[in-house]
Amino acid sequence: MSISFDLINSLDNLVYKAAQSVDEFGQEFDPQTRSADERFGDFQANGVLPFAKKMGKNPRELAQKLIDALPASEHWSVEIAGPGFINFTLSPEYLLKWICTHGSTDNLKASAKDKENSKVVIDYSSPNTAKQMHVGHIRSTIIGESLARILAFQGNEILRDNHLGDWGTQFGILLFAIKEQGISLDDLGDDPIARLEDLYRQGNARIKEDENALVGARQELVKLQDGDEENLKLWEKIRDISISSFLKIYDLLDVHFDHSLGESFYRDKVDGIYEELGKHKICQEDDGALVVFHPEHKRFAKQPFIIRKSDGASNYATTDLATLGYREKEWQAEQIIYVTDGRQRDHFEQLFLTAKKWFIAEERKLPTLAHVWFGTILGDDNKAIKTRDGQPVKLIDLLEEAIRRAADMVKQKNANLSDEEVQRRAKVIGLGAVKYADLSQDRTLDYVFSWDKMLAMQGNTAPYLQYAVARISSIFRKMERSSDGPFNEARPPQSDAERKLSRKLLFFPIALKQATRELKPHFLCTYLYELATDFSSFYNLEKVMVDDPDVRDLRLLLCSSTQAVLQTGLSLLGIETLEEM
RNA sequence: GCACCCGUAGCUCAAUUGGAUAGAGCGCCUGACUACGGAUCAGGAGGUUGGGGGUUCGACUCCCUCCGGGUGUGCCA
Repeated sequence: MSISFDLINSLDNLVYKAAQSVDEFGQEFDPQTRSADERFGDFQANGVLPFAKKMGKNPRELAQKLIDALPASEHWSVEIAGPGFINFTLSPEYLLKWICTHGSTDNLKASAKDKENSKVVIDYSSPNTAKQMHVGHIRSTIIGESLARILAFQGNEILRDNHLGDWGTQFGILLFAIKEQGISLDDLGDDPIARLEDLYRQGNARIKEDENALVGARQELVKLQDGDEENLKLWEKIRDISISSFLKIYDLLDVHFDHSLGESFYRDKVDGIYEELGKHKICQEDDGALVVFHPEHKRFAKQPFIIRKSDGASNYATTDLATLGYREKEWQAEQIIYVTDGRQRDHFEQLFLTAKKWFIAEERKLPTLAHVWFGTILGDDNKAIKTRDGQPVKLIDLLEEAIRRAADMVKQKNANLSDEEVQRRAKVIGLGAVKYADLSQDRTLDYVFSWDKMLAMQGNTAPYLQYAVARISSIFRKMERSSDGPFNEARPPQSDAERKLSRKLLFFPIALKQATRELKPHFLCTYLYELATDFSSFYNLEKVMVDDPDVRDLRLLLCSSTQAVLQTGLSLLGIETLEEM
């Protein structure tokens, strides 16, 4: 028989099917199959308990009838426990078979492919031009990239789109400051983006104290939006400078976009939005602005979604609608995922409600929309992060510090490495640590920024996982064997450590599925950490390089498969691994 | 005011969406290389899951209430 990749799914089907052959069960019965605590078995079906309650039957008797109806299997044993749990314990032979069938890099990839894949746009990172990326941008960038990889891994077609904030009011202020100070954009020194940000800050301070400056800034913005040649040229230059500073960071993070269509790209598409929403009476004039109310919603009946300001200008609600329309029309997106700060939840809820009405009216098929939001990074004062001088910590500084600290560590462990090799390893380790620190906790939670937390290399961290991978590589190197096998002599797992590790390997599909369903990479992190922990225990307890060929092959197989799962899982988080570290 | 998010060990976080005795890391204490990498492993101490009530076979999880923190709430994104 074939060995299912996702055992929860196949056991669940099996139990359901068995239940249908027993009189007491109906179609609405849900087996609720889960992975089980080691003490009770490998998987458990909990569904009999609530079902028995509903039917007024004795749960243990029902459970007994259900397992009597299950087809006999040599692959697992079944028993009833507690008030009516049904526990499955897999045979060692079956564990071995699963690992042989699915537990290599290529097989994991092939097994994870889902037939029902779709075309997904992921909208993430999205920094504003004319400003530097700061630590606040790390979450969208890293979470978005990980989700892109997780979904692509399962066969979805992914379009990564960086929705740059390149057409806001900030340009009026910046252009005004540039002109007032007579700055040349060709001569901004060795850190042009920092200089631009300074100019913006100065301009911002000016308009607050000087009415004439405010008027000037507005005029520059209007000129830009009217297509003034000089301002457009300056704007383009600012955009180029900004993007090249972003690219430096994206290269470090190994994040690459298919598109970077910012707000400016949609500036000539907003009129169509007014027209169509107006035609279908979805929007209305209110206090001079064009707004959308949602009477069916308890809050948005009164709280407007403003799509055109009273001065006639569009805003991000307008461009977001135009963007959504474009992605469906031009790209045939079936799903769109927005990765932004949780403070924008109202905005996206209103956007989705509005889009739904718009698409229905236009008889278009609305893509599945998801707002993947995350918590704020806080400073010591529990407010959104700022440094001492009031500016956020620059993202590039964080990344470079991570690499520097990792380099110290690498040098300390390996005295005779070339600088290039130290640097190569330090990038993988340091950047892995930073990414993992963010991805490993539930994205909806705020967290207080801490250098030590972001750069930790012990315990539940990327370096711990990378270390397990490196130790496995070391074993194969020393034995002069390939991690691809073959491991033909392998006997089924016997010892506690062998069994525990084997069983954990089988849970990879569960973690993957959960991370996908909730669009939360931390489920994958938790799993990988547990796998690495089980491996480390196994490694300390059981010697791999033994003479007995069937024992040796099994342990090598476990090493190989653990490495495959760790590398695969880490790659889905955007984290690389090393042969030696 | 209204809406939403959060409160779990000294600190930072998990908990398979209602499942069995709430688990990790850091820190602290005690141990482990004549061994495949000590960025490791084994063990210990540490909990009224903010308080109180309710729902049921079962609650960190759902409902009510109170306390505390945060965010959003008409022309920024």
